[in-house]
Amino acid sequence: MADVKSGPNPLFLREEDLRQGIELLFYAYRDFTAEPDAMLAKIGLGRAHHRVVYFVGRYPGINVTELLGILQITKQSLARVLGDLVAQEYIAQRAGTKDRRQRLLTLTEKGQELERTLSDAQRARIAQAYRAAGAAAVEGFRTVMLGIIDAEDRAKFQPPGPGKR
Amino acid sequence: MADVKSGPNPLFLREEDLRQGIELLFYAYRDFTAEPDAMLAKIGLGRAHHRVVYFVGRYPGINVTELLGILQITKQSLARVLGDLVAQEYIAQRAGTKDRRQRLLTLTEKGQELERTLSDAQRARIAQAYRAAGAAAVEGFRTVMLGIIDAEDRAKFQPPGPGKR
DNA sequence: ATTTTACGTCAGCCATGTTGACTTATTTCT
DNA sequence: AGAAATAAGTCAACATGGCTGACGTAAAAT
Repeated sequence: MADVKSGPNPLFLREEDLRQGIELLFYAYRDFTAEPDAMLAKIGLGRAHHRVVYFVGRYPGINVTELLGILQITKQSLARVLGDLVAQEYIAQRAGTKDRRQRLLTLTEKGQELERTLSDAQRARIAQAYRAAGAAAVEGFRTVMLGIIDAEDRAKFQPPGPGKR
Repeated sequence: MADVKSGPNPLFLREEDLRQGIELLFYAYRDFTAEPDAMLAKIGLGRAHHRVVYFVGRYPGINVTELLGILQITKQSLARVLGDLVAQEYIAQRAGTKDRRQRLLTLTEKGQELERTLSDAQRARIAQAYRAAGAAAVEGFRTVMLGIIDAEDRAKFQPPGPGKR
């Protein structure tokens, strides 16, 4: 590969490159959350509710311990928002069949609708960015993002390969 | 192109691809902020203080209105954390010379040290991810992240080109 | 039978966002 | 010169969403 001057050389990382990376994350996250936050405010819910609804939608039948592991918050913090969501019938709970201590969480119809409404803005944003960037850029994006994420959670993003789960 | 099952095709965006994008942002931001948050807690400060210190370090002499524009929070929210930082001498204020109503903000020595300590963990995380991913992936990462960010703020990331600022 | 686990709950605290109203100093506009 | 707009600060009150600590109950595992 020739010495292309516009091409970045991340193996020769400058302070400025790293600052830019930090800022990309700050601005992207800020804008990424702004739309659903505004919708949530109208129905008296917050970002924490969105996260719960999102992950319950993603992993139907997830139990409380698993959800806590994803969100990395305390049981008490989760209890508050989960309580709201169950009371307002966005989320249904049922006892585990194998382990009856567990509360398996699923979205109700109403919850699915909420999840879709909230995340649609985010999906649209991602879709637009992906389309504008092209397939190769998307692959690079994924690779870098995975590198930023703690190793323990990278497995979640592996395609269903040799692993049994 | 053949029907390669592992190859992504972002022009043919599947629900799953978009979900993955949402999750990459969630996990990356979660892990990206965890280390500085833990350091901040030890000295009685929070993430909001970090953001202020970061951007004052990035734009020395920035005024309050500009900082509010970046953070997208209210003046009152900023006042609290900025007040702490000035009181504890992480940040110095001086009146603008051209417009004496402005308070221009700069980091003190102590503030610079704090900024460096806090952001070093983040810089290291970015650097490691960039190095592991390679130059092409980094370029793709930048492109996609810019696509996610609201158009108004994309200009901040343009290299000092034709524009006068 | 004991211990551990999964979950829930009460009580209180802190950080960080919000709105609304108002003041002061300075600059800009007419 | 006088009026209006702007930059910044401030007071008060409130909501959200984290946190710790302590304790309870049911079910599973040892």
